[in-house]
Amino acid sequence: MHHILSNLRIDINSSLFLKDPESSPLGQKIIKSSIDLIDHHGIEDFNFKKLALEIGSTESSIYRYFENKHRLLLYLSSLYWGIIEFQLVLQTNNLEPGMAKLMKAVETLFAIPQTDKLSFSVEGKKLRHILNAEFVKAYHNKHIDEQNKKGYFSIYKRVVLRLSDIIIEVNPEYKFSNSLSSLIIEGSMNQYFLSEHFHNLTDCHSEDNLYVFYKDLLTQTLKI
Amino acid sequence: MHHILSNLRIDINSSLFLKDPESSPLGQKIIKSSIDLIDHHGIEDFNFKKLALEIGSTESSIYRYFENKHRLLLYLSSLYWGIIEFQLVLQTNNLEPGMAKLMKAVETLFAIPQTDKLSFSVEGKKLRHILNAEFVKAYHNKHIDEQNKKGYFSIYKRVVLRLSDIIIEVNPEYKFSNSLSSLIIEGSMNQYFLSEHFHNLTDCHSEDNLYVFYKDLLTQTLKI
DNA sequence: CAAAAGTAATAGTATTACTATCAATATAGT
DNA sequence: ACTATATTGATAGTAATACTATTACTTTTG
Repeated sequence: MHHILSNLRIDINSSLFLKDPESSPLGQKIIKSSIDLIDHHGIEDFNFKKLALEIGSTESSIYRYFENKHRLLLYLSSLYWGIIEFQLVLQTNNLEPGMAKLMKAVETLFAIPQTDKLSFSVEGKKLRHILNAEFVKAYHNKHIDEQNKKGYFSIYKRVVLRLSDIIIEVNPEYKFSNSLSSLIIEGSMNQYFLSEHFHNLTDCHSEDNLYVFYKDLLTQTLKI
Repeated sequence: MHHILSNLRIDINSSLFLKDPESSPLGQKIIKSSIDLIDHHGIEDFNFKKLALEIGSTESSIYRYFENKHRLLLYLSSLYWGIIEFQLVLQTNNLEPGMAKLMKAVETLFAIPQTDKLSFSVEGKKLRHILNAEFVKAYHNKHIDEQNKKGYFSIYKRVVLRLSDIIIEVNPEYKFSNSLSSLIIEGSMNQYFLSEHFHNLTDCHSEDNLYVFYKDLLTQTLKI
C-alpha cells in the first residue's frame, strides 16, 4: 500500500494494483523489470507477455498484480511523483519564501528521483526517463475523467499545486500561479522530449540549460 | 497533394496518404467524418470500421486512402498546422517587429483555423479540438524518429520556428527563443487539456485568460 | 462501347489484451 | 509431520482490433 523511504511512506492508491507488488519477490521483479523494459523499448513495445519472459514468469501471474499495463504505468507514475514530492518538501520546507526557494523547487523537480531508500530496487534515472517519455500517455486516455475521480493522479496534482504555492509566495499578486506551475512541469518533460526527437525546437539540451531558461523566465515573470 | 485556400496551397506530405482524399467524394467524406468522429469520441474509440459505417462505405475502401488511422491523424495535424501557418503569415508579415506583432502571432495560434476557403468542408472548431486533445499522440509514438525523417511533422516544426523568429525580433539577445516558442505552443494545447480534465491545475479557462497569461509572460521575459 | 479506375462485399489472418482453469509448489499454523 | 492456504506456473481459449486479399459491381473516360 505504500513505499517506505527512511520513515516516510509514499502512499500509492491501492486500487492501482490488484496485489501489492511490494509484498512479494515476484511483485518486485515486475516493477524492476518493467522499468528496464519500458525505459529501453518504450511503452508501446511493452506488454505482459514480454515482461513475463524477461522475469521468467507467466502472463497470468503478472495479471494477478496489475489489471493491465496502463495501470502499471500509473503505478510507476505515482511512484515517481511520490519520490519527487518527498524531495520537494525535504528541500524547500525550511527555506524562506522567495526566488531562491522557487529555484530550489524547480531544480528538485528535474533531479533524478532518489530511490536508494525505497523498499525495493528501482533505477531512478530510468524511472525519470520513462516519465519524460511516457507520462503524457498516462493521462491522454479516454478513461481520464473516471480515473481522475478515483484519485489516480492525485500525487501529481499535489506536486503541481505545491509548486504553485511556492510561486505565490514569491509574488502574492500573481494571478496565474497554477498555469505557470503546470507549464513549468509539463514543459520540462516536453523539453526533454524535444531535445531527444525534435532537436532544433528547443535550446535546452541539458538540465543546466533548462534551469537557466526557467530561472530567467520565472525571475522576469514574477518580478514585483 | 495540397489544399487550395484562395490561391494559397497547403502542401501536405504526399506519403501521408495512399490516395489523395481531396481527389474524390469518398476521400472528402473520410476527412469530414473522421473529424466529426474523433472530435466526438476521441482517437482511441475511433477506427476505420466505425468510420466506414458512418459514411456508408467499407473498411477496405478507406484503407485505399490511408495506411492506418495514425497516418490519418498525421494528415489532419498537417492540415491544421498548415492553416495555422497560413494565418500566422497573413496576420503578421506586414507588421513591424515587436511585442504587438508577437502577440498577434500568439493570438493567431489559438484562433480557430479558417476552413471556409478549403477545397473541402472541414469544421475548424472541431479540428482545433482534435489537435488540442490528440496531437501529442501524433508524435509520442515509437516511430517518431523515422516519421520525422520523412517530414511528417515539418509544417508543425516550421510554425514553431516562425514563432521563434518573431520572438527573436522582439529581443535579439534572448537565448531561448526555440524553447520559449515550443513552450508556448505545446503549453497552449496543454492548458486547454487541463482546463477540460484537471480544472484546478490551470487558471486559463478561456482563450482570453490564456492570452493574458502569455502576454504577461512574454512581455516580462523578453524585456530588454 | 470497351477499358480502366474506383468502390463494395466478404472473408480471412495475425496480434494483442485479457480470462479461465487446474496443477504444482511453497508457506504457515497446529 | 500434516493439513489448509496462498502463490505461482502452465496451458488454453476468447474477443477485439488492425490489416490484407480477392472478387464482383459500378462509374467514368477515351
